[in-house]
Amino acid sequence: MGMSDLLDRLRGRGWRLTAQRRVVAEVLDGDHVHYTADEVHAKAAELLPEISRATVYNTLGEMVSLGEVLEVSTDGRAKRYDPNAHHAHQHLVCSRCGTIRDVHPSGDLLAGLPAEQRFGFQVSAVEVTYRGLCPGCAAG
Amino acid sequence: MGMSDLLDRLRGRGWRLTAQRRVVAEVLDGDHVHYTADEVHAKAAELLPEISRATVYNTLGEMVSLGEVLEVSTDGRAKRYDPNAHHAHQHLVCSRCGTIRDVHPSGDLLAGLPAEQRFGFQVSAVEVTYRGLCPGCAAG
DNA sequence: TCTTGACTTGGACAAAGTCCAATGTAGGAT
DNA sequence: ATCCTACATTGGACTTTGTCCAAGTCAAGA
Repeated sequence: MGMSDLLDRLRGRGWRLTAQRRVVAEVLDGDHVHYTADEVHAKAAELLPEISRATVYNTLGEMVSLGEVLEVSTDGRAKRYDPNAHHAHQHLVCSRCGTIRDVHPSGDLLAGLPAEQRFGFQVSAVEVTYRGLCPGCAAG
Repeated sequence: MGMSDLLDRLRGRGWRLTAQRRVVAEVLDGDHVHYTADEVHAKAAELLPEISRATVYNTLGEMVSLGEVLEVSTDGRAKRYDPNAHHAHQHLVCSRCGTIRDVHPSGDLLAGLPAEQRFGFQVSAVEVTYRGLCPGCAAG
């Protein structure tokens, strides 16, 4: 599931494979932490010092449009980019310690919103965050 | 459920009742759309032309601390303020323009998470964000 | 009505992101 | 292998969203 897949797909769409794009993909392919655009830029600049912020923003935006990377805005601050975009997953968050687990709810989540509650929107996606106490916090 | 309740509570906490705060509360008391801080400022300025942005930001922040208003950050853009903080509801967000509506999905949302997906958590709440294009953006 | 501490103001500042004209270059064409 | 050119990159100006602060203003209790 490395980013070389992503690079192949990009090339397959007629995208030019530039050093900048390669480096951004490499950064995203690293840890399973979700970086902000500026963090991606900083890390990319370690590999390719002259890369510009604009290019990082462009490239991230392109990957998001491609559906290869997920844009996550958790707190109203900078968006973060989640390279693990292939399997839809939701989050289970501990209200006390903040631990996050990925979960896979059952059923069609979109179906829960009746037509008369859609107000003319073309609804296409749904994000769910479950909250509660993790085993450790519930015990303590 | 008007904002006069809110104003009473604010006064009860020893908060000064100023024209600015009254006007911000009035704006929030409108329909079930959630405004950004700048939108609140624009609407407040129709009622009280000289109100400053700083005051609107301060007042919204105060209401959020009070728990009377919910701060919602759905995209990486401006936060939106949800005056309907007392009743459980979910959100329907336009992917293009960021407009938010309150919605009330059917069924038990918590039930969608099977026991084997709870990892020992005591799950007690769920937040759902539906995304799609609003009628205006879909047309344009 | 006076006083005072809390509130408001406008502007400077900062962070996150977009836009654009000029420049550079990947990759197909020759 | 080299040339072309359409597409990518760059840096800086600009926008949006939000914070901070010193100075002025005012709500409300004494």
